[in-house]
Amino acid sequence: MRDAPTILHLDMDAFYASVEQAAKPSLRGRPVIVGGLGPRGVVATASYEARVFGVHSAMPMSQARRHCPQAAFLVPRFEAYRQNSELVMARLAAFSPLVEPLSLDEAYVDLEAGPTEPGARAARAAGERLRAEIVAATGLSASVGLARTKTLAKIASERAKPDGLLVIERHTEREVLDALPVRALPGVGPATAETLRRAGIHTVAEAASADRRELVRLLGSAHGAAVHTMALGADDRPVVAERESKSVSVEDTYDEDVTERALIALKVAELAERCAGRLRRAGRSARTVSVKVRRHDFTTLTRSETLRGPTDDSGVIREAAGRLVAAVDISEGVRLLGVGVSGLADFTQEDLFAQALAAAGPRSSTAGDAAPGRPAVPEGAGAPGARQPGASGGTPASASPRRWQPGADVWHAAWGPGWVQGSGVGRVTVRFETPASPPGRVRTFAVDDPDLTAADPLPLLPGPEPDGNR
DNA sequence: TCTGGGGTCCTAGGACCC
DNA sequence: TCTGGGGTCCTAGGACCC
Repeated sequence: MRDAPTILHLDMDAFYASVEQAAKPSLRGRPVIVGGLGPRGVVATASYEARVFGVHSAMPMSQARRHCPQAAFLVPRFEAYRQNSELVMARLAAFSPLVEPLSLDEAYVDLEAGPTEPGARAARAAGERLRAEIVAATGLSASVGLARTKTLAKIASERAKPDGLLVIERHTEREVLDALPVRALPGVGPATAETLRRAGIHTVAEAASADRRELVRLLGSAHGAAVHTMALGADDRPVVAERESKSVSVEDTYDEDVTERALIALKVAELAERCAGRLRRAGRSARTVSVKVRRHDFTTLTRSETLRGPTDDSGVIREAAGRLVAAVDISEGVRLLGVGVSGLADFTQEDLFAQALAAAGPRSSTAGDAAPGRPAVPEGAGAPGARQPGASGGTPASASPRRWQPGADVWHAAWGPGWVQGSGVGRVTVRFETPASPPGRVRTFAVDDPDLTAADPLPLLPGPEPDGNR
């Protein structure tokens, strides 16, 4: 293990909510809550102003409204978050080729693989410079943790929040770890914490001095060993760049339980279509199809089926998903349906056929042996050339007419760029402001006003590259 | 108005194979 | 004529993370 605190963990502060406040000047300094706005929505991110009122991630939105009715409640704008995430990740790349993104707003960086001088002082300086560069590129604040291990770097960034930097040096590691509750270790959630509590283990110090075999007995071999290792501060997992995704899934929770068989079948087909579309756009194919069903009482079950060979064909995935859902008891209705694929590959069953065909000259190859039986693809579905990357195929965006969702970007022919503040009874109110403008004025329109259209997110700061669309 | 959506990793049992 | 014994694949479920 390394001696200097050169693993950096970056964590953007209240990322979604901060992007919204940067994009919408009237919301700066005010509580902002981003999440699902339907009857079954939950909070994705609450701004620090909203957290004061006890609002936090994963809280049901109904509860958040009771805690903080004065907040701005906004639907997530993932396109805007992605854009700003890319700006952040681009800054990280300048510090090291070894960057491991964990989500849109979080990443590990191994400074030892980059140009930073060895040692704690240089690591701290790099962290501060990174934070400054992120502000310059996006206007957003980030917190940075630096330590010798991933676990400690993550704990450090957590303690640095918001808008801070913390270095945990070798000689302070024990002191920091010992005082923490076990729950502070990444990977220790409510269930693990409860198991440990019943065994009398509450703090990281207690976990560290526990017998490793006892932890394995309590938590299973992998998790028990991992918890002990993290508690000892001895976690030696490397920073790994470019991890390929292993599954793709889509799911919908419905505002009201769906009970009709035929309607459920229709929704599953639509989810399968979306899932297959995402798979194709990623240039991948998959061998296992899964469905997820959450029933009215929140009991959740999954069913899966492994095909003979990988596919990216909507029809194949749709039919497998349909079969799987048809076999579960949904007589009392479902609140959620999902379709996913795993066992990802970079080729399809059709590719195997093509290979086998190409090899069918003098003797058959191993590729032919891999697919001896019935094709996973129905007849006529897998014509060669059926999988252009990026083929649109599905995703008709929204079948619904015009739904003005709070927070969404709009453009008005006379008033320019703005965002939806609310809508109802045939009207929509729009606030006209941009990231660079002062707080703007509100105007109300008919929901079907032809001058009002949906728009793309604006950059938070005037960027180097001109952005043609609005 | 209780409880999103997209992921990762692990476990356990049975089938199957050598 | 005595419960061997691993490995791998598949399925279902669960914990956890952001």
